[in-house]
Amino acid sequence: MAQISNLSCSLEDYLEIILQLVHEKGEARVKEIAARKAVRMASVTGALKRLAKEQLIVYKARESVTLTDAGYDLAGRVLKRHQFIARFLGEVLGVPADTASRDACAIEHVISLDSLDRLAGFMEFLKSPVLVEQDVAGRFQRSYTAGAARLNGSETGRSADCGGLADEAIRIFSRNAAQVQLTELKPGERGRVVSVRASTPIRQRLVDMGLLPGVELVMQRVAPLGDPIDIKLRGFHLSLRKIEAATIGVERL
Amino acid sequence: MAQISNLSCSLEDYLEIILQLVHEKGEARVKEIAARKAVRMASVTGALKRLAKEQLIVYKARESVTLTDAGYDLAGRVLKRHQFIARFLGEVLGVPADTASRDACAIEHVISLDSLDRLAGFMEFLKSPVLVEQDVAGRFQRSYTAGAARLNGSETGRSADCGGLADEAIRIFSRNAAQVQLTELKPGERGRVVSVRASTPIRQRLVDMGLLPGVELVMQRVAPLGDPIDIKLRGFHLSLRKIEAATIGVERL
DNA sequence: TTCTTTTGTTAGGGTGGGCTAATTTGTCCC
DNA sequence: GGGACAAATTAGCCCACCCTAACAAAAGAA
Ligand SMILES: [Mn+2]
Ligand SMILES: [Mn+2]
Ligand SMILES: [Mn+2]
Ligand SMILES: [Mn+2]
Repeated sequence: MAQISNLSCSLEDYLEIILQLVHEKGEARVKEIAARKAVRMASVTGALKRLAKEQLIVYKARESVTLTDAGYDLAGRVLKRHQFIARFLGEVLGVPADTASRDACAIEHVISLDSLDRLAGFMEFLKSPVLVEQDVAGRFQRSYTAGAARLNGSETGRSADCGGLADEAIRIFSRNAAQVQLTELKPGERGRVVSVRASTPIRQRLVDMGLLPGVELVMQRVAPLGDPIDIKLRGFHLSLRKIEAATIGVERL
Repeated sequence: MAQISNLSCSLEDYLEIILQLVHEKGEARVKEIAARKAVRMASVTGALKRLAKEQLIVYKARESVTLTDAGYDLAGRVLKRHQFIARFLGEVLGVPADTASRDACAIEHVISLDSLDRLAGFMEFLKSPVLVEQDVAGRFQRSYTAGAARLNGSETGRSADCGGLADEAIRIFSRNAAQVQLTELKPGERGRVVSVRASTPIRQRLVDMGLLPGVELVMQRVAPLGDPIDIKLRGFHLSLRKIEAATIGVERL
């Protein structure tokens, strides 16, 4: 149940998409909805039935979908939230439009009215006479990209008064994209061992078998239940139990 | 699948809770986890099994849960995101702590690293020499609450350079809490008709029966499948089809 | 009109994630 | 040791939401 309605996020998105389609093309067809939501048509049919039960759309099989008053209202609110959040991300923070929109479409369902209201107030505030002169958002974005450029140019200097926290943020916030568990490799994929986190005795055994950081390997075969796992390294084969393999961090190659 | 991991939002939250419990009490027990997540213990057991399968926790039945290295890592990242977003909402926007934390715990799973990074940069930027003097956040929050107070004092003036967008935001972003569909009333509940959105012929019939905006009514009885619905207004009974009732907006009394 | 293609629906299946009720296990006390 | 109680698990249910495969209907083309 999302903040804005009694509906799930998914259903709110369907509603939002229907509204957009009605605006853009005059009608909403199953195929189009499926395309925008990146799901199959069968999933759309199911969703439409649920929305119809809530009296938010008028749905008769094989006809194009229309919104009821209540549905139009709700869809509009979802869309407004979306657009507003995307604007904050884009105009104030300088997030690229596609990312801003994706994020907005997720956040729109879960952020409270209180936060949203204050965010709206904040954006207004940045336009107040004194601050508008300061061009807070613009200056931030310039310093942010400048900082990023400096980092990408592999300079060492990182100043605290600007953006460019990229590498710090990756370490703190993101999944460590580079490193995955050995178990995640699919047959045929190659990787380089980054870490072996097993407990000491097991670790020793693995290292003895040549499984140490830096070594390249190729995933060979995964047995039906993921156990055992067959890999090839330095030209010979090795069979590992899944629980062992999971302690091994690799970098995809 | 959340932004930060291959896990669902729910599992990320379990992980986050386990980390907090381990920090606070030295161990995480099923009962405590259930309490924090506001779910039943049976649900926790299920979640723990899924987390164990992903090698993120060590789980043996009836023993207290511990995090694996990978789990500790991921839990830490989720928590960092949570804390950071809550700080933005609280310190910059002035959202009350509990709301900020609730919102953060939802947004943490869906916001992109890019937006997060820029938000972090932005908060840093507000601390840069020139802007720190301006006290952007502080001034915003004061004007916001001042605006709200003025509105609550039922003054008419609304200035564009301050916050206090509350009523505007409610109209645009929130569900219209006051108005519900007639079908949502439970037997015994009273309501006042706010709108009748039915198509003209049906609308006419309803109005003829006395169902017009401003009229008070009491929900009497809802048949098994929600159809028909029995209401009482102006002292006599009326039976409506569900599809008709759904077009009627009422205000709960 | 009849055949083909496109569009949409139904049937059936899987996973995630919650629930209640019944049962098991561990602990503490007598 | 034998209850009593709390903590945890299992079994079994439900719903949301996605999928594929098979089928049905509508629209176009021949
Ligand atoms: Mn959305
Ligand atoms: Mn959206
Ligand atoms: Mn969360
Ligand atoms: Mn959280």
